[in-house]
Amino acid sequence: MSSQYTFTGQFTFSIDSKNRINIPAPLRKQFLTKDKKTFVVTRGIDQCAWIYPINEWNFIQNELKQLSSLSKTNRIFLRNHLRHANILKFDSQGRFVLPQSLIDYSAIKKDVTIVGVLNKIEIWNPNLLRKIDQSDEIDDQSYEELSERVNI
Amino acid sequence: MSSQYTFTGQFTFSIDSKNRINIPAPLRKQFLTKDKKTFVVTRGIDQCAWIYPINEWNFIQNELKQLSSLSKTNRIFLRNHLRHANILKFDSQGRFVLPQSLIDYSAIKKDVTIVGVLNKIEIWNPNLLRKIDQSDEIDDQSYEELSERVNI
DNA sequence: TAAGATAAGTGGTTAATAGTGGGTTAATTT
DNA sequence: AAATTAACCCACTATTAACCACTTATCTTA
Repeated sequence: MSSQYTFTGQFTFSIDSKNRINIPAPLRKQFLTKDKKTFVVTRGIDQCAWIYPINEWNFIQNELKQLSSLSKTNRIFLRNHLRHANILKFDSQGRFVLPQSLIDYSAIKKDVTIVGVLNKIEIWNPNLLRKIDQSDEIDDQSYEELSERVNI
Repeated sequence: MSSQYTFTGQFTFSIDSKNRINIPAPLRKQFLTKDKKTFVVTRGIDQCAWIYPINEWNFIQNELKQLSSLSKTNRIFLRNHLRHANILKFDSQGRFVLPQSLIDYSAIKKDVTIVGVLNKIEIWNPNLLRKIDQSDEIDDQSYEELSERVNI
């Protein structure tokens, strides 16, 4: 079953002195109805933070629960994926506190760029995102492979 | 049936002069409602201590009962997993006393890093966890195997 | 199109909670 | 009976979360 979420768009906001980040209203609307303001922030695979609505995260969790801790690979994988995951809620203004560890990991200073990517939201240092934009080109071969799986 | 617990996140606390460790509030909340503060501390497979809520532990015990003692591996495994298991409770502040044997096994000195891993909580010496972080890389082959079992 | 109304983004203050330390009494142990 | 350990209670401080307030932007309607 595919996700019910359709986060799209890009927004540049600021992080305040108490490490609060405001979620752009267009994205926020999808939380209020479906998930009662609860979500998970964790490390992205790239140098950014990822936000999952709680029921998206539950799906991931259920997959992880299948892994036995008797396997060393599983233990490492589980630990490293779960230790950076924080279950949070929005305040009454629609903001949340980004944990210090994720601020460090994402190298966030004053401004943040918030990007909707369907079932998750990414939080970036604007400068890093710009840099990646320029360097991370998709080569023709990869596009060919993609074309066999995605029809757009 | 999979676990009802969803421990996540990482916290660094201190162990006090009476060997008491505080359980981080976000993790503690899951105990209060479901298990009345009773849990089991035992040796982790890695060099850390594992905490299971009591009904998780009961579930694991039932799994262990399936293992025949005719197998030498089973005997060793069972013995080592059960002999270090302590049934404990939180005090009124949400702390517990970590048994000396587990302090020794985990090489815990002043600080502890507490990691939520879904159905269990790990107690680490922060330095050891850091070291493992760097050395225990998951190789590509293992990732390939994982990808066939977990879809995230 | 202008003015009012509503919503969105940002900032700060206060009240509650969490983390830590220690002391006192009860229970075990030697 | 003394000593050690464990349970229980109280207290301090820092952090966090809830609350309130203001400004800017957007939308609505005359």
